[in-house]
Amino acid sequence: MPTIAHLDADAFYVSVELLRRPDLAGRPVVVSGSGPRAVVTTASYEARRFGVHSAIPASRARRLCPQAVFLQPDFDEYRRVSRAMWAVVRARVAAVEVMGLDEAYLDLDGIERPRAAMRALVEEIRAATGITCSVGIGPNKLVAKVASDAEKPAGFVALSREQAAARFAGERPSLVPGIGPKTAERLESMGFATIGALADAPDEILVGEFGPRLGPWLRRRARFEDHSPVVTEHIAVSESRETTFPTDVGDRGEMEDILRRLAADLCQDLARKRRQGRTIAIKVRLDDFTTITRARTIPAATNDIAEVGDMACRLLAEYDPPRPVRLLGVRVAGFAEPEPPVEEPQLALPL
DNA sequence: TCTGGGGTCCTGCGGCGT
DNA sequence: TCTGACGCCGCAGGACCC
Repeated sequence: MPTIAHLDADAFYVSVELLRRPDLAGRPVVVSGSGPRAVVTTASYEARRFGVHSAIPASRARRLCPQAVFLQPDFDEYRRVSRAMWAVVRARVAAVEVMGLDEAYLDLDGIERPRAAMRALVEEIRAATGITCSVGIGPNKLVAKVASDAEKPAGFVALSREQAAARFAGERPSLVPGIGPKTAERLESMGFATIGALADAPDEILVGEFGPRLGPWLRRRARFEDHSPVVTEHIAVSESRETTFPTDVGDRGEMEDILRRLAADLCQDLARKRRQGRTIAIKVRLDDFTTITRARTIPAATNDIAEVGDMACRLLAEYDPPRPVRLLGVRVAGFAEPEPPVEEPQLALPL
């Protein structure tokens, strides 16, 4: 049986800010953009008591908690602290799957006394970076993840699969990662309002509603069954840039300027990474929040600024937005293999 | 009272070649 | 020569995650 840990920094962006501003400790602190359409990226636990959570509009956060200190995000600094954190972890654990800046799965296979090792690691991270973490330990990633969330901040929860199923049986299905608000609502309307109810749901019912793959998968999640491995290396399958405007844009020429700027930024980054893609896509969000995507695949992979920009503008012209636009985005996917081996034997084509 | 940015994966569908 | 089954690819949209 594997032993997996999930390590999750508590209110990470706020914690990094508090390292620079210790005078703010204990006060409600909110990290969010400053524009009229900004959302909250992280709120301190003091701010959360006022109902301020990630992803709510910053304007609402100000009404809910006017006394909070609002800070602009500084992603360069968050990346720096994040790198320091994972360096400490990687010095102790070989198999680390980093998910974003502030959390990771650790495969503790071969590590003696994994709980003691994780307690020591958390302390080492705190000493080296000043960041406090919550830890979940279990036989798979799913148990570890839910366990690490259960007693935040500074939580430390180790559970077997059976213990997790029992402990969370009465909770709503959306507690389980992968079950979002839409799926939870559908489940609830079917009579499965708790994880326990979903775990006991008849297969036919779930297959009928969610299909032959998603249905059984949902029930396995509710039973905390998970065999996904800790993956130490991720290769991105697409890269994108998008921007939401402070006020909606109706002028086509302005939209094209924006698309070309996004394409230039994206392509410069792709060129640095020596990546080229064949699929070019745009994303358009109208003022009523309807969102469409349009994509085209070209014969040869590219990261050429003009080529990607031209295609983005052509896709926009073909769509011809019927209303003012609040967001535009450009995406490149279908990446060519970075360095194709020269002497790879030809694979026989299957008949 | 409106809803960021950067991603991944899945589903369903139509076109196409075998 | 026609037809159906099948698999693959590209595309659009949706759900979800950090």
